[in-house]
Amino acid sequence: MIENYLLEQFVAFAECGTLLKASGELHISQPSLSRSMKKLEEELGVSLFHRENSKISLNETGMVAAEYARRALGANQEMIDHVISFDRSLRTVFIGSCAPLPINDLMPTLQERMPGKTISAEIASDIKLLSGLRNRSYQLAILHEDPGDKSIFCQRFMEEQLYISIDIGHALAKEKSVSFEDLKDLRILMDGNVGFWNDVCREMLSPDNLLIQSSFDAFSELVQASRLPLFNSSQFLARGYHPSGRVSIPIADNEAHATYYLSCLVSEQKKYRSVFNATRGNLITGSHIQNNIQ
Amino acid sequence: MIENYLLEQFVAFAECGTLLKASGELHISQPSLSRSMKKLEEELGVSLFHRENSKISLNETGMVAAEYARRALGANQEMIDHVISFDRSLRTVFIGSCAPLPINDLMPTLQERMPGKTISAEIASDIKLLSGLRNRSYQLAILHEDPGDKSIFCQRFMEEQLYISIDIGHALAKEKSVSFEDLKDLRILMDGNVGFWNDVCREMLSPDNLLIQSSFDAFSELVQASRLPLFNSSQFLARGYHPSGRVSIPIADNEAHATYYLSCLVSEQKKYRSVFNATRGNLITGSHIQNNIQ
DNA sequence: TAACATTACGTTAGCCGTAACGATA
DNA sequence: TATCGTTACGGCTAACGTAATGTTA
Repeated sequence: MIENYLLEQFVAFAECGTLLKASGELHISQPSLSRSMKKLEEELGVSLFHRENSKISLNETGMVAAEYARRALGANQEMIDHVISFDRSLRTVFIGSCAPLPINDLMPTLQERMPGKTISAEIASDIKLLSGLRNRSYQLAILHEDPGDKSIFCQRFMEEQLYISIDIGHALAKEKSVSFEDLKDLRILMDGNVGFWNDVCREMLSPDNLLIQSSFDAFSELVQASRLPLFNSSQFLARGYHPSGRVSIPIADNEAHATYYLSCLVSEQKKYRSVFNATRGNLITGSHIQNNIQ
Repeated sequence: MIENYLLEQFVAFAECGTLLKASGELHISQPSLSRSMKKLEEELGVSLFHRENSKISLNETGMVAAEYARRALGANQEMIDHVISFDRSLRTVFIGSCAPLPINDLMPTLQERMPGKTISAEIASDIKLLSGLRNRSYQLAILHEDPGDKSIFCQRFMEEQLYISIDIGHALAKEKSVSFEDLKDLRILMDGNVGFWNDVCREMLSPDNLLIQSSFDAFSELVQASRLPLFNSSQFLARGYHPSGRVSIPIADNEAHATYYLSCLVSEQKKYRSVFNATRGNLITGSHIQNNIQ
C-alpha cells in the first residue's frame, strides 16, 4: 500500500518537470519532495527517475507509474465525491416542478412534514421531471399532467388559471374573458422563469408578442414603469397581486388553465404520505377572483 | 485526498464487522482503529457508522463508502503491480520455445549478448508462442516452422533429428534407419517435457506405445534400470549421450526432423540483432552421428 | 464476566523545513 | 552566479499502544 500523499507529489512532479517547480505547486520544500520521491522508489522497489547531477526526470517506468498514479488518485477523489454526494442525497428531498408557483405553495408543507431534511427545488422541463423521478434525482415532482405511468404516483393538488392584466383604458379591458387569439396584436410582459407557462405562451402566440424578462426584478420594474399588459394568474390574484392601473381578465383557452399534480415513484409513496395527505385537503382552485382595480 | 491507511482500516472493519476483530486483522490496537474511523468520518465530513453503546456498524453511507474505498485501494494495488511488472519486463528478455533443447543451446549466447538482462525461458505450444510474440509477453521465440507472418522475423538456427535408442539385441537394432510404422509394437520411454516432440510422437504413434515420464529424473532412472527403447535426438547424440546397451537409429519420417527458427517481432529485430548474428554462424545440423555403443 | 467501543495520556515514528553542500550552465 | 537536486540536522505533528472507563448480553 502506497500512501496518496506520495502519489500526489509524484504526479505533481510528473506535470511540472522539476522538483523545484513541483514543490512550489505543492507548497512544500524541495528537500521534502526529493525525499518523498526517493521513498516512493524505495517502496515500489523500482527506479522511477533518470538522475544526473542536479537534473532529474522520469524514466520509462516513471512515466508508466505516473499514469497509474493519476488513476489511483482519481479513484480516491471519486470516492470522496460520491460518498459526500450520496450522504447529501440522504438528507435532501429533491423536488422538480414545471412551474414556480406550486413550489412556493408546497415548500412550507415540505419543511413541516419532512423534518431534518433539506428541501432542494428547481424548475425543469416535463421530460427532465419524468426522467428525474425515474432515476431518483428527484424524489418529488410537480407536473401539469398525469403521465399515466404505473410506476409514478400522481395526486392533483392545485389549479392555476392564466390571466392577462391589461390597461384600464384598453379596448379589451371591458371583456369578461379573452382568448389568445384576442392578444395577437399586443406586446405583453412576461417573467421568463415561470416554467411551462413560457412554453405555452410561446406556442399560442408569436415571439413578437412576448417581452420575456430573464429576471423577476426587471419584470416588476417594467410593470411599474409602463402600462404594458402582462401575464398574471389566479394564484397571484388570490394572493392580492393586482398590478396598478390594469384590469385582470382570464384567458379562456384550455391551454391557459393548469392542473398541478404532485408525484413520486409508487415505490417511495409511503415515505411521502404525510406530504400527500397534507396537500390533499388544501386544494386551491383560485377561481372566482375579483378584480381589485387600484 | 484521503490516505490509504484509513481506507485499508475502513475496509477491514467493513469486512470484519467489529473494531476488535478488524484491529486484530490489521495488527493494530482497537483504540487506534476507533480513532482512525472517527478521522475518516471527519475528513469526509460525513457520518459512516451507526453507533450505540459498545456497538458500531456501517450506516447506508458507510456501505457505499466501503465499496468506493475498495475500488480506490484496488487502483492503488493495480498501480503497484503494473509498475513492478513493467520495470521487471524492461530488465528481462522473455523467450518461449517449442522444445527445450534449442533453449539450452541459445542460453549462453543470450547471457553474453544481452548484458544486464535476466533471461526467462519457458516451453510453450506453438499457438501460445505466436500470440506471446504478438502481445509482447515473449520478446523471442523458438519455433519449428516459419509462421509466414510479415510482422514476425524468423531465422533458421538449428536442426534436430529424432532417433530411437534400442536394445542391441532387438531385431531393429541392425537397421540403418527406421520409420514410426516400424515402432508400432514397441513401448518406448519418453521424457514428457520435450515440447512439440511429445505432440509429434503422440500423433505418429498410439498412446500405448509411449511411456511418458513427467520428470527427467524418472526418465533417466528408467533408462538405466531397463532395456526399454527410448527417444533420442541428433543433438543429444552429438553431445555424447549414448544410453547403455542400446543402438541409436534415426527415424526416417519427415515428422522426425525439426528445423528451429529463432524469431522476434520485426519491429524489435534490431534490439536482438547481436543475438541473431551470433546464432547465424553457429548452425548445427547434427547429422552424421556415429553410433558409440557402450 | 466477557466482548466491545471510547477516552485519556505518554511515546515515538516519520514528515517537514532550514541550512549547507554539490553540480551544471 | 543562478538554478536545481541531495544530504544533514533538529523540530513537531500525528499515529500508535497501554491503561482506564463505560455499556451490553
